[in-house]
Amino acid sequence: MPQVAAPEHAIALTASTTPVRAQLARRLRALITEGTFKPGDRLIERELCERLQVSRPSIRETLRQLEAEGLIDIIPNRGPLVRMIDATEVLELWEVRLAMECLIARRFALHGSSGDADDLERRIKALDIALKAQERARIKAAKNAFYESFASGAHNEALAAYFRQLTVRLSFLWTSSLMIPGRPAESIGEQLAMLAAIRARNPEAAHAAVVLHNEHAKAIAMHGLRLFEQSRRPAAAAHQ
Amino acid sequence: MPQVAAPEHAIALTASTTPVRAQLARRLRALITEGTFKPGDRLIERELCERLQVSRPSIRETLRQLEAEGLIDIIPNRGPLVRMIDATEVLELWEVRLAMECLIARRFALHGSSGDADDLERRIKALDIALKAQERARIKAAKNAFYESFASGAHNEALAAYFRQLTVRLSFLWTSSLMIPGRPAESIGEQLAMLAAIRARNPEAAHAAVVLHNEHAKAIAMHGLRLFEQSRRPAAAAHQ
DNA sequence: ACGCACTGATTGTAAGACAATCAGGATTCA
DNA sequence: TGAATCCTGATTGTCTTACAATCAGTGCGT
Repeated sequence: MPQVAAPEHAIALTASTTPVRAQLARRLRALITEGTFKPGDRLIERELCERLQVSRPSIRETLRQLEAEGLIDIIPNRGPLVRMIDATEVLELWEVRLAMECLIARRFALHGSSGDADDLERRIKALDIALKAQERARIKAAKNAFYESFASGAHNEALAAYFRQLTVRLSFLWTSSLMIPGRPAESIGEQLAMLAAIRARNPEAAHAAVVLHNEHAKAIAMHGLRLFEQSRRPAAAAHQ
Repeated sequence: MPQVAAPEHAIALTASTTPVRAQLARRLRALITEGTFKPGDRLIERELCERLQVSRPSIRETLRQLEAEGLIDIIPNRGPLVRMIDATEVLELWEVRLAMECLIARRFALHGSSGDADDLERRIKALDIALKAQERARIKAAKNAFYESFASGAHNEALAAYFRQLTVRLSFLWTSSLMIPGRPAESIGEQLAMLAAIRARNPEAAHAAVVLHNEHAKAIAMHGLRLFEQSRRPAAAAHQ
């Protein structure tokens, strides 16, 4: 699934001209993950045409793609809407994502180069700085960069693609929940512990570090989910 | 990803009329997994229009979907072709799929009902019969039914969807390699062992059973891959 | 107050059109 | 003869237009 969050490094080597629909997919994905389009919002084709200045066929092709990626639902004769995910499904997706993270950590410890580990360390430190700066946009960017490094260190492109997709599908959790004061330092510490396990080429320890870190991250994510649902309920009621 | 191999049981409860493109997606998926369209084959839009009697927009929308599912590649200005997967990528996908199988087995042991286990047992026995009958079509159907039961017993729809998708992406491995004589009985035995672990509500044992079974299945799959590549190389050479 | 037809909005699907691009063959020049 | 170049056909990328089918909500009548 190379079209999911196409790595920004891999610039036009093969594709001389980027198809419109590829850019479209990126933009729509961004609009959803940034929270401009929230879960439950309808995406009306004509409105998207006007807003994004492309024709309906292009929009429709892109929508099929986003549907297959799990970002939107398309109800027959009703149209597309940003996928609404309840607590149950969040837990489901989270569990799958955790399994991927564990596999990545193992593979990183086994097959990652020391250069990969250096990259990861740089990204962790950058994330630390961003967290301390308390800027939403920078935190998000740093987090994505970290995930990208993490996933690529496993040297399994298919795994990285699925991991990216799951991260995108769950990204709405972080748009509402802002950072919790004491938490960041602790979180960075956990990630450094994982890095140490990777450097020691100890897959079991890396796996364990991921699981441990996940316990905490999950609690925060669920808190974010509650925040999100609270903020959504009255709005939905008022909407009707 | 509800559109991936939509379960045949879940019949039109919500959707009164099935969109053309949904049927199209099923048919194209079938044509690829059945081996009618082989990896590397170009899928020319106009030919598909004539062959399947639908318009170009419908075809194109469906192709975007299949691309997102990882079944085809779309090269800009060149068009879609059935995804070609080399040995490296097969191993990558296989590893991801194995991780999912393990997670399914664990969850099945923890959260599966005894009815789920009964279903699974029925499917294993049906597969056994099909294998002994040596009919390709029946084996394939029985295998898919088994996977469906297996995945649904985990009670995690997202996990099941990803598992299905990976199974489809790797399905070409089984089209060339026919069943190996002595193997089936052994394979069924391994699956019954996993079932026993599930019934005993022992996730670790179920996990281990999956890993064990995988060692054998993987060897066969790699054999199938070699067969496939051999059968493909001269054809590709003759084609040029 | 309840049911029912109607209307407006939106999607589903098709057909036609044309520019852009690629692959491979024909042509030309050395 | 060989190689580079040009050209042409095939195919995709994108847009426009069109119309039928369907859904949701409105307003009417009872």
